[in-house]
Amino acid sequence: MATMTAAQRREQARFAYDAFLKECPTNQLLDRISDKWVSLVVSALAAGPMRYSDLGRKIAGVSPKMLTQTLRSLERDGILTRTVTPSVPVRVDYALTPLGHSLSLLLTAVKDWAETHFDEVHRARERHDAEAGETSRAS
Amino acid sequence: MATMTAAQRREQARFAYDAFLKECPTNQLLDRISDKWVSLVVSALAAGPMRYSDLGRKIAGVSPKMLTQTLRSLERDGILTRTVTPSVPVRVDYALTPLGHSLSLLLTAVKDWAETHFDEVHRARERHDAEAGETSRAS
DNA sequence: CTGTATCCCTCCTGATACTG
DNA sequence: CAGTATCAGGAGGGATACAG
Repeated sequence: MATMTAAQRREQARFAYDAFLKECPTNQLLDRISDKWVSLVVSALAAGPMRYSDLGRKIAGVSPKMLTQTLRSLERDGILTRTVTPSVPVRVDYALTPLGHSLSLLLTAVKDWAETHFDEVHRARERHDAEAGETSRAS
Repeated sequence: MATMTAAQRREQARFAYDAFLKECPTNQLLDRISDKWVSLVVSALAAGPMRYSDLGRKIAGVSPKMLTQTLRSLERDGILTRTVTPSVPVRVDYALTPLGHSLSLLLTAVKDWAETHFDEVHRARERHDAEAGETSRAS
Protein backbone atom coordinates (compact mmCIF):
# COMPACT_ATOMS: atom_id res chain seq x y z
CA MET A 1 0.00 0.00 0.00
CA ALA A 2 2.78 2.37 0.89
CA THR A 3 4.02 2.32 -2.68
CA MET A 4 1.09 4.31 -4.07
CA THR A 5 0.83 6.89 -1.35
CA ALA A 6 2.00 9.70 -3.60
CA ALA A 7 -0.40 8.80 -6.38
CA GLN A 8 -3.28 8.48 -3.95
CA ARG A 9 -2.55 11.77 -2.33
CA ARG A 10 -2.44 13.43 -5.71
CA GLU A 11 -5.70 11.89 -6.70
CA GLN A 12 -7.30 13.01 -3.48
CA ALA A 13 -6.04 16.50 -4.08
CA ARG A 14 -7.41 16.42 -7.59
CA PHE A 15 -10.75 15.27 -6.36
CA ALA A 16 -10.88 18.04 -3.78
CA TYR A 17 -9.97 20.53 -6.47
CA ASP A 18 -12.72 19.32 -8.75
CA ALA A 19 -15.21 19.53 -5.93
CA PHE A 20 -14.07 23.06 -5.29
CA LEU A 21 -14.63 23.88 -8.93
CA LYS A 22 -18.16 22.58 -8.76
CA GLU A 23 -18.98 24.61 -5.72
CA CYS A 24 -17.36 27.64 -7.26
CA PRO A 25 -18.41 27.75 -10.91
CA THR A 26 -17.06 31.24 -11.00
CA ASN A 27 -13.85 29.72 -12.24
CA GLN A 28 -15.52 28.34 -15.32
CA LEU A 29 -17.05 31.68 -16.07
CA LEU A 30 -13.73 33.34 -15.44
CA ASP A 31 -12.01 30.97 -17.81
CA ARG A 32 -14.62 31.64 -20.44
CA ILE A 33 -14.40 35.41 -20.33
CA SER A 34 -10.63 35.35 -20.32
CA ASP A 35 -10.65 33.48 -23.59
CA LYS A 36 -8.56 34.96 -26.34
CA TRP A 37 -11.35 35.47 -28.85
CA VAL A 38 -13.93 36.51 -26.30
CA SER A 39 -12.10 39.70 -25.42
CA LEU A 40 -11.59 40.55 -29.07
CA VAL A 41 -15.23 39.97 -29.97
CA VAL A 42 -16.51 41.90 -26.99
CA SER A 43 -14.20 44.83 -27.68
CA ALA A 44 -15.22 44.85 -31.31
CA LEU A 45 -18.89 44.87 -30.36
CA ALA A 46 -18.41 47.51 -27.69
CA ALA A 47 -18.47 50.15 -30.41
CA GLY A 48 -21.81 48.95 -31.71
CA PRO A 49 -23.64 46.09 -33.44
CA MET A 50 -21.90 44.24 -36.22
CA ARG A 51 -22.59 41.62 -38.83
CA TYR A 52 -20.90 38.26 -38.98
CA SER A 53 -18.51 39.09 -41.79
CA ASP A 54 -17.77 42.50 -40.32
CA LEU A 55 -16.56 40.78 -37.19
CA GLY A 56 -14.55 38.37 -39.26
CA ARG A 57 -12.88 41.26 -41.01
CA LYS A 58 -12.30 43.36 -37.92
CA ILE A 59 -10.78 40.55 -35.95
CA ALA A 60 -8.85 39.47 -39.01
CA GLY A 61 -6.98 36.39 -37.81
CA VAL A 62 -10.02 34.40 -36.79
CA SER A 63 -11.29 31.34 -38.61
CA PRO A 64 -15.04 30.98 -39.22
CA LYS A 65 -15.05 28.06 -36.85
CA MET A 66 -13.68 29.97 -33.89
CA LEU A 67 -15.80 33.01 -34.67
CA THR A 68 -19.00 30.99 -34.72
CA GLN A 69 -17.97 29.03 -31.67
CA THR A 70 -17.20 32.15 -29.68
CA LEU A 71 -20.35 33.92 -30.82
CA ARG A 72 -22.52 30.95 -29.91
CA SER A 73 -21.14 30.58 -26.42
CA LEU A 74 -21.45 34.30 -25.78
CA GLU A 75 -25.03 34.27 -27.03
CA ARG A 76 -25.79 31.33 -24.80
CA ASP A 77 -24.38 33.19 -21.82
CA GLY A 78 -26.47 36.26 -22.55
CA ILE A 79 -23.47 38.43 -23.35
CA LEU A 80 -24.71 39.25 -26.83
CA THR A 81 -27.77 38.86 -29.02
CA ARG A 82 -28.05 37.32 -32.45
CA THR A 83 -30.59 38.85 -34.81
CA VAL A 84 -31.42 37.18 -38.09
CA THR A 85 -32.93 39.26 -40.87
CA PRO A 86 -34.32 36.90 -43.52
CA SER A 87 -33.60 39.08 -46.50
CA VAL A 88 -32.46 37.65 -49.82
CA PRO A 89 -28.92 37.18 -48.69
CA VAL A 90 -29.40 36.32 -45.06
CA ARG A 91 -28.24 39.01 -42.69
CA VAL A 92 -27.24 38.43 -39.11
CA ASP A 93 -26.41 41.12 -36.59
CA TYR A 94 -24.66 40.69 -33.28
CA ALA A 95 -25.01 43.18 -30.47
CA LEU A 96 -23.91 43.39 -26.86
CA THR A 97 -26.55 43.04 -24.16
CA PRO A 98 -26.42 45.24 -21.05
CA LEU A 99 -24.65 42.34 -19.40
CA GLY A 100 -22.19 42.29 -22.26
CA HIS A 101 -21.58 45.99 -21.86
CA SER A 102 -20.77 45.62 -18.19
CA LEU A 103 -18.32 42.90 -19.14
CA SER A 104 -16.76 45.06 -21.79
CA LEU A 105 -16.14 47.68 -19.12
CA LEU A 106 -14.21 45.15 -17.08
CA LEU A 107 -12.20 43.91 -20.00
CA THR A 108 -11.38 47.49 -20.79
CA ALA A 109 -10.13 47.95 -17.23
CA VAL A 110 -7.90 44.93 -17.55
CA LYS A 111 -6.67 46.15 -20.89
CA ASP A 112 -5.91 49.51 -19.33
CA TRP A 113 -3.93 47.83 -16.59
CA ALA A 114 -1.96 45.90 -19.16
CA GLU A 115 -1.25 49.07 -21.12
CA THR A 116 -0.36 51.08 -18.05
CA HIS A 117 1.98 48.52 -16.58
CA PHE A 118 3.42 47.11 -19.75
CA ASP A 119 6.56 49.21 -19.46
CA GLU A 120 7.07 48.02 -15.94
CA VAL A 121 6.62 44.40 -16.94
CA HIS A 122 8.89 44.87 -19.89
CA ARG A 123 11.63 46.39 -17.75
CA ALA A 124 11.29 43.65 -15.16
CA ARG A 125 11.58 41.13 -17.93
CA GLU A 126 14.74 42.64 -19.36
CA ARG A 127 16.32 42.99 -15.97
CA HIS A 128 15.49 39.41 -15.17
CA ASP A 129 16.91 38.17 -18.45
CA ALA A 130 20.02 40.28 -18.01
CA GLU A 131 20.64 38.87 -14.55
CA ALA A 132 20.19 35.38 -15.87
CA GLY A 133 22.83 36.16 -18.48
CA GLU A 134 25.19 37.49 -15.82
CA THR A 135 24.72 34.41 -13.73
CA SER A 136 25.54 32.06 -16.53
CA ARG A 137 28.54 34.17 -17.55
CA ALA A 138 29.89 34.21 -14.03
CA SER A 139 30.88 30.83 -12.60
CA MET B 1 -3.57 32.91 -59.65
CA ALA B 2 -7.25 33.24 -59.02
CA THR B 3 -7.28 29.84 -57.40
CA MET B 4 -5.38 30.96 -54.33
CA THR B 5 -7.09 34.25 -53.78
CA ALA B 6 -8.79 33.05 -50.63
CA ALA B 7 -5.62 31.59 -49.20
CA GLN B 8 -3.69 34.73 -50.01
CA ARG B 9 -6.25 36.97 -48.46
CA ARG B 10 -6.25 34.85 -45.34
CA GLU B 11 -2.49 34.98 -45.19
CA GLN B 12 -2.54 38.72 -45.59
CA ALA B 13 -5.07 38.99 -42.83
CA ARG B 14 -2.96 36.80 -40.63
CA PHE B 15 0.09 38.92 -41.35
CA ALA B 16 -1.82 42.07 -40.49
CA TYR B 17 -3.00 40.43 -37.31
CA ASP B 18 0.53 39.48 -36.32
CA ALA B 19 1.69 42.99 -37.03
CA PHE B 20 -1.09 44.29 -34.88
CA LEU B 21 -0.02 42.00 -32.09
CA LYS B 22 3.52 43.34 -32.29
CA GLU B 23 2.33 46.89 -32.13
CA CYS B 24 -0.04 46.04 -29.34
CA PRO B 25 1.77 43.63 -27.02
CA THR B 26 -0.95 44.27 -24.53
CA ASN B 27 -2.64 41.21 -25.91
CA GLN B 28 0.25 38.99 -24.94
CA LEU B 29 0.22 40.40 -21.46
CA LEU B 30 -3.53 39.99 -21.31
CA ASP B 31 -3.25 36.40 -22.38
CA ARG B 32 -0.64 35.77 -19.76
CA ILE B 33 -2.56 37.20 -16.84
CA SER B 34 -5.73 35.42 -17.86
CA ASP B 35 -3.97 32.09 -17.57
CA LYS B 36 -5.69 29.51 -15.40
CA TRP B 37 -2.87 29.03 -12.90
CA VAL B 38 -1.86 32.66 -12.83
CA SER B 39 -5.08 33.76 -11.22
CA LEU B 40 -4.90 30.97 -8.65
CA VAL B 41 -1.29 31.71 -7.73
CA VAL B 42 -1.89 35.43 -7.50
CA SER B 43 -4.98 34.98 -5.35
CA ALA B 44 -3.14 32.57 -3.09
CA LEU B 45 -0.28 35.02 -2.71
CA ALA B 46 -2.60 37.98 -2.15
CA ALA B 47 -3.00 36.88 1.46
CA GLY B 48 0.75 36.95 2.03
CA PRO B 49 4.07 35.30 1.10
CA MET B 50 4.19 31.56 0.72
CA ARG B 51 6.66 28.78 0.23
CA TYR B 52 6.79 26.55 -2.80
CA SER B 53 5.16 23.54 -1.21
CA ASP B 54 2.58 25.70 0.55
CA LEU B 55 1.48 26.95 -2.81
CA GLY B 56 1.42 23.41 -4.12
CA ARG B 57 -0.82 22.40 -1.24
CA LYS B 58 -3.11 25.40 -1.39
CA ILE B 59 -3.69 25.16 -5.12
CA ALA B 60 -4.01 21.42 -4.78
CA GLY B 61 -4.53 20.29 -8.37
CA VAL B 62 -1.32 21.69 -9.78
CA SER B 63 1.64 19.61 -10.87
CA PRO B 64 5.13 20.76 -9.87
CA LYS B 65 5.85 21.47 -13.48
CA MET B 66 3.00 23.90 -13.97
CA LEU B 67 3.61 25.50 -10.61
CA THR B 68 7.26 26.17 -11.38
CA GLN B 69 6.42 27.29 -14.88
CA THR B 70 3.81 29.74 -13.67
CA LEU B 71 6.00 31.01 -10.87
CA ARG B 72 8.93 31.58 -13.21
CA SER B 73 6.97 33.55 -15.75
CA LEU B 74 5.39 35.68 -13.03
CA GLU B 75 8.78 36.32 -11.50
CA ARG B 76 10.14 37.28 -14.88
CA ASP B 77 7.31 39.74 -15.35
CA GLY B 78 7.90 41.35 -11.97
CA ILE B 79 4.59 40.17 -10.56
CA LEU B 80 6.23 38.32 -7.71
CA THR B 81 9.62 37.85 -6.07
CA ARG B 82 11.47 34.65 -5.38
CA THR B 83 13.60 34.62 -2.26
CA VAL B 84 15.97 31.76 -1.57
CA THR B 85 17.10 31.16 1.99
CA PRO B 86 20.07 28.78 1.93
CA SER B 87 19.28 27.01 5.16
CA VAL B 88 19.89 23.32 5.65
CA PRO B 89 16.79 22.32 3.78
CA VAL B 90 16.60 25.02 1.17
CA ARG B 91 13.75 27.41 1.70
CA VAL B 92 12.16 29.49 -1.02
CA ASP B 93 9.54 32.15 -0.48
CA TYR B 94 7.33 33.75 -3.05
CA ALA B 95 5.71 37.12 -2.50
CA LEU B 96 3.69 39.56 -4.57
CA THR B 97 5.37 42.78 -5.64
CA PRO B 98 3.41 46.06 -5.58
CA LEU B 99 2.77 45.41 -9.24
CA GLY B 100 1.48 41.99 -8.35
CA HIS B 101 -0.81 43.46 -5.75
CA SER B 102 -2.34 45.87 -8.23
CA LEU B 103 -2.93 42.93 -10.51
CA SER B 104 -4.54 40.93 -7.73
CA LEU B 105 -6.95 43.82 -7.24
CA LEU B 106 -8.01 43.56 -10.86
CA LEU B 107 -8.39 39.82 -10.79
CA THR B 108 -10.51 40.22 -7.70
CA ALA B 109 -12.71 42.70 -9.57
CA VAL B 110 -13.18 40.25 -12.40
CA LYS B 111 -13.92 37.49 -9.97
CA ASP B 112 -16.50 39.73 -8.31
CA TRP B 113 -18.13 40.38 -11.65
CA ALA B 114 -18.28 36.67 -12.34
CA GLU B 115 -19.82 36.03 -8.94
CA THR B 116 -22.29 38.89 -9.24
CA HIS B 117 -23.50 38.01 -12.68
CA PHE B 118 -23.29 34.28 -12.50
CA ASP B 119 -27.01 33.93 -11.82
CA GLU B 120 -27.79 36.06 -14.80
CA VAL B 121 -25.52 34.06 -17.04
CA HIS B 122 -26.93 30.86 -15.70
CA ARG B 123 -30.48 31.96 -16.37
CA ALA B 124 -29.60 33.14 -19.86
CA ARG B 125 -28.01 29.79 -20.46
CA GLU B 126 -31.06 27.83 -19.36
CA ARG B 127 -33.42 30.00 -21.33
CA HIS B 128 -31.27 29.60 -24.39
CA ASP B 129 -31.12 25.84 -24.01
CA ALA B 130 -34.86 25.68 -23.41
CA GLU B 131 -35.58 27.67 -26.54
CA ALA B 132 -33.34 25.41 -28.54
CA GLY B 133 -35.35 22.46 -27.27
CA GLU B 134 -38.62 24.15 -28.21
CA THR B 135 -37.36 24.88 -31.68
CA SER B 136 -36.42 21.32 -32.36
CA ARG B 137 -39.72 20.08 -30.91
CA ALA B 138 -41.79 22.44 -33.07
CA SER B 139 -41.88 21.96 -36.87
C1' DC C 1 -23.84 35.85 -46.92
C1' DT C 2 -23.70 32.83 -42.94
C1' DG C 3 -22.52 29.36 -41.21
C1' DT C 4 -21.43 23.78 -40.45
C1' DA C 5 -18.62 19.49 -40.60
C1' DT C 6 -14.38 17.47 -41.02
C1' DC C 7 -9.57 16.51 -40.52
C1' DC C 8 -5.13 17.50 -38.77
C1' DC C 9 -1.71 19.08 -36.05
C1' DT C 10 0.43 21.61 -32.51
C1' DC C 11 0.80 23.10 -28.01
C1' DC C 12 -0.39 22.73 -23.50
C1' DT C 13 -1.03 19.91 -19.70
C1' DG C 14 -0.17 16.58 -16.46
C1' DA C 15 2.13 12.36 -14.44
C1' DT C 16 6.33 10.22 -13.25
C1' DA C 17 10.87 9.83 -11.92
C1' DC C 18 15.09 11.73 -10.82
C1' DT C 19 18.63 15.47 -8.95
C1' DG C 20 20.79 19.08 -5.77
C1' DC D 1 12.39 20.84 0.33
C1' DA D 2 12.61 22.60 -4.28
C1' DG D 3 12.81 21.89 -8.31
C1' DT D 4 14.14 19.67 -13.40
C1' DA D 5 13.75 16.34 -17.40
C1' DT D 6 11.18 13.54 -20.03
C1' DC D 7 7.18 11.51 -22.17
C1' DA D 8 2.43 10.53 -23.32
C1' DG D 9 -2.37 12.17 -23.89
C1' DG D 10 -5.88 15.28 -25.03
C1' DA D 11 -8.08 19.48 -25.98
C1' DG D 12 -8.05 23.50 -28.70
C1' DG D 13 -7.20 25.88 -32.81
C1' DG D 14 -6.70 26.34 -37.83
C1' DA D 15 -7.52 25.17 -42.81
C1' DT D 16 -10.48 23.33 -46.04
C1' DA D 17 -14.58 22.02 -48.21
C1' DC D 18 -19.27 22.08 -48.32
C1' DA D 19 -24.43 23.39 -47.25
C1' DG D 20 -28.65 26.54 -46.51
